[in-house]
Amino acid sequence: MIKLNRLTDYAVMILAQMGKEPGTITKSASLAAETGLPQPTISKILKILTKKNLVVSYRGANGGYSAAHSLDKITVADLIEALDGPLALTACVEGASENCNVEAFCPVRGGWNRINKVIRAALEQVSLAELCTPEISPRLPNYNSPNEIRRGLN
Amino acid sequence: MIKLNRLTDYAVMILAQMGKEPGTITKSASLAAETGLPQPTISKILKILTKKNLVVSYRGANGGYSAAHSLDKITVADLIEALDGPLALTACVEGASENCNVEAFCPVRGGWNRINKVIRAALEQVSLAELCTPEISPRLPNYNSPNEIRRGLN
DNA sequence: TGAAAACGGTACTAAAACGGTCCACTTTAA
DNA sequence: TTAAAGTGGACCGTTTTAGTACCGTTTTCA
Repeated sequence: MIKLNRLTDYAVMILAQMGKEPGTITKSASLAAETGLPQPTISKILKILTKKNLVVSYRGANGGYSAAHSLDKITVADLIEALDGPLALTACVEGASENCNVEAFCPVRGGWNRINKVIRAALEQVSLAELCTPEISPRLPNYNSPNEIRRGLN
Repeated sequence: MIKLNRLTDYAVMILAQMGKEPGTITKSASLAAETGLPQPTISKILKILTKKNLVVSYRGANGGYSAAHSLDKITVADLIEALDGPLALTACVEGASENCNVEAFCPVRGGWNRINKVIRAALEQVSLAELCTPEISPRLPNYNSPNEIRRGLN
């Protein structure tokens, strides 16, 4: 199983929640209550999303967060890059820092780049809005969290 | 960075090496020497690949392994599934074992399935043979192993 | 103007995953 | 029958990750 950061999944929940009322400011405590996730974790994620300009933060009393863009402007690629780092499966990325200690033997070289481009293209085509539309698979009582999925299948 | 199992990357090297001489039987010790990877690790990977029918094993003296198919018949998806488990980024896989403890709040539900399908399709279109053709990015002296890439970028 | 509410940053801890190794067993060729 | 090779499983140290805690900074409002 290719593991997505668990926080990335949480971020989808958070942004989806914030996207319900565009323009309003939501406190992290409210988001914790609404999503059922622990508040410190919510804060941590929101800090990251703020740095990546996916949410806007307001400090001070009555502060909070709001989504920086509408959900159809945010792509899954944006989210994954924000929380998982550069969007690449592995290997042979341009501009990498070190050389390979088995380079003489490895026949692969730049090959993964093609794969990464395809995957990136795929993820850039899916917006958060699309990801969150329940109409397409409306099985309300059976959402499984990524971690439980992983435990079950891996 | 979405992390691919390091063993998956090794497996590419191993299969590429075996693919050079189709039909011949290669000992794991030879593969270790040829790839520069530690022999126990090679063995571990080959055991897994055998179970997944990507290589054929021959036991006993003069035993060894050979590729079960030519490299253009093995897809990257096959490899990743063999070594990383089910090919899915996260969440909402059909037939998962447990229910989500925050299902009532989560707006995502089946959405990831669409993404997984796209990614799977992308990976199924790339064969090992394609992955290993150096002509496309012929920069021999600069292959970077996935782990070094990860350390550098993540 | 000061107290409270909220975000911001850093550092730490516990748990899980992962890579890697080892060993006892089985199979087969010579 | 012996040596060479794969098979299966357990084991352990390291790394990564999630989650927590603490304290600083900013802003609001009484």
